[in-house]
Amino acid sequence: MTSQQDLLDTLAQVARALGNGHRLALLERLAQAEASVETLANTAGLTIGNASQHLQQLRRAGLVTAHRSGKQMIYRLTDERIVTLLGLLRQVAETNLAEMERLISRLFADDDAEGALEAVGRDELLAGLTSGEMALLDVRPEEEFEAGHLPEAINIPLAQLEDMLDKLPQDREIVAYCRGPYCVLSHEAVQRLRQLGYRVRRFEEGYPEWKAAGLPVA
Amino acid sequence: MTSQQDLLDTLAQVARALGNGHRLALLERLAQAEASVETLANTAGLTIGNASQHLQQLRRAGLVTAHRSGKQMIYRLTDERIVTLLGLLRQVAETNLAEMERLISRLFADDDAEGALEAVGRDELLAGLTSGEMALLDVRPEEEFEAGHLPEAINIPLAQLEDMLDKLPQDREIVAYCRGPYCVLSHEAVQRLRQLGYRVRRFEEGYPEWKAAGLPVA
DNA sequence: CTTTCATTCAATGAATCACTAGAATGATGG
DNA sequence: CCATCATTCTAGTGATTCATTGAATGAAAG
Repeated sequence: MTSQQDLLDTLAQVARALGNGHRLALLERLAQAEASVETLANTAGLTIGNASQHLQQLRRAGLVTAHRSGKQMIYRLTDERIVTLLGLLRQVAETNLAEMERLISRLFADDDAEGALEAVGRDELLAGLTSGEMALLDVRPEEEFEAGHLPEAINIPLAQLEDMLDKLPQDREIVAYCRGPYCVLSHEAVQRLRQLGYRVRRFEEGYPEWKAAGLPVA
Repeated sequence: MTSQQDLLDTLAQVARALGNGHRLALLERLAQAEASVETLANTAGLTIGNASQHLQQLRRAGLVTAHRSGKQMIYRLTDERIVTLLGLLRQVAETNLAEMERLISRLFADDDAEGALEAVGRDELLAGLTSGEMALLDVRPEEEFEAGHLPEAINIPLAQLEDMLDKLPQDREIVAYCRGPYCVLSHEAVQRLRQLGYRVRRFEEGYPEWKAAGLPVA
């Protein structure tokens, strides 16, 4: 009798590990590539000590593992399915919480001001790539790009966008992507490129979702 | 910049709603059928007041909705995908947390003592049903059976098992199922029926998983 | 062996959560 | 209108979570 509740309690511990915005940010970053505590702390905007504690909570919940490399501790996701889990959580939240729509529309407010461009869906992107009408732009930091990216994608980290315009093809529509649906990098890139006259849209997902769907990565 | 973190914080609120064993028990019960606060409190082993508060937390997270029916408040899941979400959480926990295996093996300890019968998987069950070699036994309370069950299943609530043995077919292997992988009802039923000489095994999932997989229900 | 660097551990206070018990609400039936 | 029933709200408690600080650990480099 009671062991059934013990199982649910243990399951609840895992869910509770997901119940903090900073830890979700750490997981989103880890979905791109394994990383050290310092790197993770920086991308999540946390102090090192604080990041370390959150990571340990994730480790206790079985969501990440750690191994030493010299002086650094390298963390990574234990399981590919965690990306799927987070995606499903996102879907459930988006369809059932009004608050989510409000926040999302705020994130997209800038885009709308520019002329209401719909993001590119996965199927449309696949079609555009095979027909040669679209070219992929990865605006994540080089480190994350190196660890894995969509096939044929060009990497221009957002900070160097204006310096590397010559790498962009002129004859195709550009589709920019980054870490995932809530990552602002590709939004920013699309805005800046459109002001420069480029024909460019955003991919509505990111690298982790692409990979978790079993699509080919480089 | 900050609105990205707001989104993750909101997502974390939903995850936190899942981060309590009692609330998971309530959700598991709601995955069977909608129910009143009192019913939910009873199956989850909570006081009415406490159950009410947990349900309201689930409602704030967008996981359940409530409507009045006479004096009663009837709660139900907002979204079919919540079952999938919980299933995925379970899978991730099972493969990455040693603690889970320990608890599961304890839940199965009685079965093993009986002669180590493997539970029936979904594919095997489908094959057994179409070939007519298996018959389905639903051991959940009548109320949950009425709200939906696997096709062709016979309902004998666990409490009345010995009184209704005549309803069981003798010529086929019996496959018992209940609420889900952690539900003890079908374990108990299998044990008792085997002592009576029946050829019977447990279905490794439950009604909600079957339905969420898009398989036909009655 | 000492220093340095990356990370973890331990202790604190503020905030939030879980449970209880009892009062308050809202629909129903006399 | 009054009484009843199901549920929710309120307040108070003890436990847990979170961020911060500074000390402690462990590997590497001089």
